Amino acid sequence: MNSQFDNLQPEKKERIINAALKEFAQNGYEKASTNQIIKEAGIAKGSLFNYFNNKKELYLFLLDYVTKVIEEIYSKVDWDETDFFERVRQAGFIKFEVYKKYPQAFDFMKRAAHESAAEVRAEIEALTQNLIATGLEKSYQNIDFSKFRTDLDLEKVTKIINWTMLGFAEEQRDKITSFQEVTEDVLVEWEMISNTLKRCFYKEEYCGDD
Amino acid sequence: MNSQFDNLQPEKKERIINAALKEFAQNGYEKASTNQIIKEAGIAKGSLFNYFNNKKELYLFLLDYVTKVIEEIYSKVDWDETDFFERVRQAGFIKFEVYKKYPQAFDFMKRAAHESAAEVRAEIEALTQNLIATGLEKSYQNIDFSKFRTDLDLEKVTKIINWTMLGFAEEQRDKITSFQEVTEDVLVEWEMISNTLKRCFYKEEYCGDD
Amino acid sequence: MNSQFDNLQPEKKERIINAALKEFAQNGYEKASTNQIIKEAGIAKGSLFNYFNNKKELYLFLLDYVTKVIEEIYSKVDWDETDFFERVRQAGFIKFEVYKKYPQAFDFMKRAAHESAAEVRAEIEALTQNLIATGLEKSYQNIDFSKFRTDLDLEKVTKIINWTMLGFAEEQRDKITSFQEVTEDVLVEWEMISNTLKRCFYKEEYCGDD
Amino acid sequence: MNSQFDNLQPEKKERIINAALKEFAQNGYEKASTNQIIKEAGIAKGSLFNYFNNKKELYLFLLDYVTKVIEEIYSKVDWDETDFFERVRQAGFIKFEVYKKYPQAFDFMKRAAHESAAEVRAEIEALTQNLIATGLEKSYQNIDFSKFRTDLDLEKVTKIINWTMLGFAEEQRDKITSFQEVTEDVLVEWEMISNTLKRCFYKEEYCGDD
DNA sequence: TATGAATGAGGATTCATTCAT
DNA sequence: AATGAATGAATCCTCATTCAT
Repeated sequence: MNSQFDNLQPEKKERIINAALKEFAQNGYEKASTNQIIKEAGIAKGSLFNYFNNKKELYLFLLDYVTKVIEEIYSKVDWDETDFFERVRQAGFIKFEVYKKYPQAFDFMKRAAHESAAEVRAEIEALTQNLIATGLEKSYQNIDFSKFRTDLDLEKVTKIINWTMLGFAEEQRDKITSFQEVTEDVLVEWEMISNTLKRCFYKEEYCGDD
Repeated sequence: MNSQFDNLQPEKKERIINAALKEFAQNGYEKASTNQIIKEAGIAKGSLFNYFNNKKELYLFLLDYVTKVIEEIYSKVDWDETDFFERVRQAGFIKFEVYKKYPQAFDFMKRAAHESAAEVRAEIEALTQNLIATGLEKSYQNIDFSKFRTDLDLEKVTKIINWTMLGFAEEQRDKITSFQEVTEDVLVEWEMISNTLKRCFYKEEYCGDD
Repeated sequence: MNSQFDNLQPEKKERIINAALKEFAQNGYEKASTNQIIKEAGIAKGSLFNYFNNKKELYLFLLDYVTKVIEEIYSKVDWDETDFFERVRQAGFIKFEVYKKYPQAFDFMKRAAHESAAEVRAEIEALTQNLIATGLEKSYQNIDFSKFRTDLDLEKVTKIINWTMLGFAEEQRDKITSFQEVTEDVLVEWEMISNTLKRCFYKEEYCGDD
Repeated sequence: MNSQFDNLQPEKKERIINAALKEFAQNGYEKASTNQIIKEAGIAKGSLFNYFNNKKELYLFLLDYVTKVIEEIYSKVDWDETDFFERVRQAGFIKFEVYKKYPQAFDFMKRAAHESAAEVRAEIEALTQNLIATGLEKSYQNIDFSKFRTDLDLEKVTKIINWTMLGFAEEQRDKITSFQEVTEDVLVEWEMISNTLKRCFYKEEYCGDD
């Protein structure tokens, strides 16, 4: 389908992908300018429409691209780690590493999550729905749930933990403006919240910090 | 300033407000089409610009409008209730009631929170900053914090509860497609989550369900 | 035709005329705003269109109005003065007097002379054509042409004098920004030019300055 | 900057320039319609804005264009001719030739001189100021002023001659409706006026006709 | 295959004019 | 007679998409 684009020199492909990710991340689907993308990528106006029939196809291609980036994260997780909070901490580390490699991809994804352009909303939702579903399923795979208190509904507990993680991520993201700032601090802050959660949801014998 | 608009027949005013809220909620500031608003509201092209000098003024008017809707919620809360979870439950009820009256207002506000159009961002930020600041302050006002466990950092605990509430609200919203479905179920579901939180964060003597 | 307007209270009529003259003088026919006129005149939007069916009719009414102002100038000239340059000087004085009474009218006329809006150009041209024709005819009426050199074509001579007067007027007008500045200077300057013309076109015996 | 426009086929460029000159000449800056220009030039709505970013840029381009037309006149004058009236006659010839080539340019320039649109007035004034300054300076360069009568103020004399030329040009222009009519007649008429001026302003020994 | 000029529907906004009150 | 809200054609300008080279 995108064979013409796939056959391009890798360097050129990357230039186009990055230019497009950046433009969509900054301006959202509708306001993003194909003109700006071709200018930043240094290609001809017509070329973009040779590779992708229209703006929407380009957008969906990028959506697929960032999905693969996210899958790269999953692939690096140590699924043998059975302690829930340990796994979460580890995933956080990996995520930051991948973030450093594909910063544009994350900004694009963040923007996509809030995208409301009718033309692409359906596809985004289907994809994220899927990502989250398989993502969550995977996330809890091989976890030792016996550490959790038995007097609480495990489903509710994991929901609360998920919302806390998402809320924390959101809070940090709003604070972040450059990578230099994202370091120790975030991890220390998370450690404190993580410990609070552990003390609430783990059986007493597993609550020892660290 | 909007005297001309204010003097309109209430039914017409409402038509315009709803059409505009819907269009902005769906498409964001820049991509929202005044043409579409006009068409949906059934008024003449020039009329909209008689009422509001330009798109921005219309948007800011709506921002003010939804702010008042939110203030309506606060005004209905019983601030004498000192139990945290009781207060939250109550606020949830009120919010749903108001939601039923102004469904579009909530979608508009949600979109506005993520709006990136430079032309209106400053105003949105000033307003939400203010709303959130006074909102959170008020929310915890007169709450009996002595019921909470003393071995946990209260700041982290309230954060977790907030994120849980937001996450729950988001989850419910995504589930909702028509109002008929939003009833008992949501409240029962919240009751269960609320109890889980209570058992974790309250001292044992206050954990008795209900 | 304009009976409705004619029957207005004189004070209100004047307010409307002055507001309209000012607006058309400043902005030209097409760019002039009926909104600005009604605002400045302090009348209702509909009223203006009760008095004058449309913008064009209002404009033509004003054109007629200023014509009468110009005719007032002619009526004050002493047609018994037979010396050409003396008569011109005198007319200049009168013109300034009338200018002080109806400043807006002159600005309007000046703008009208350069008006190129297709809708009114024809009428303006017909009128000014007529004004100039009868004006020039009148101007030279009862003049003692025997004072002019006989070796020159009188028709060419009067043309040169006319162009000089028009050029001078234009030059002065471009210099003028307020009335305070228009005084002695202009008249002194004209006197010098007038003398130059006299020395060239009059027989030697009539060249004595003054 | 206008490279895209410059690279157009000459025939198309000319069509656009002429359509724009005509529209601006007839209606002035503000009221001139880009739609009309497009229609008259037979191009697509977007194309005009590919060539020129906006109305103002188009206008300034035309201003530059007509400036070059005027400079073409200066470049053709024989500056070695020292007789004032001979030089003027020659310039008149050249001007008519250029007029035949670029009739719209002159109408545009005339309108521009009276343009009141704030958006372009500054540029027009800077340009005309410069054109007139260097123009007048050049015009009298190398002229043999010793032929003029010494009892007259030379400054006033040149002013009168200038006004006469301008007035004559204006008179001829008003008479002209098609080029076929502009021929011998105009030149013969000017010869007569020119001789009248010469007889008045030159010392007697230089008054010999021709 | 790559190019970039050409296209025209659609964007927000203005304003003379109408007409019900 | 006086009002001013309602109207919609026309304004300049944008931008995804097409297509001849």
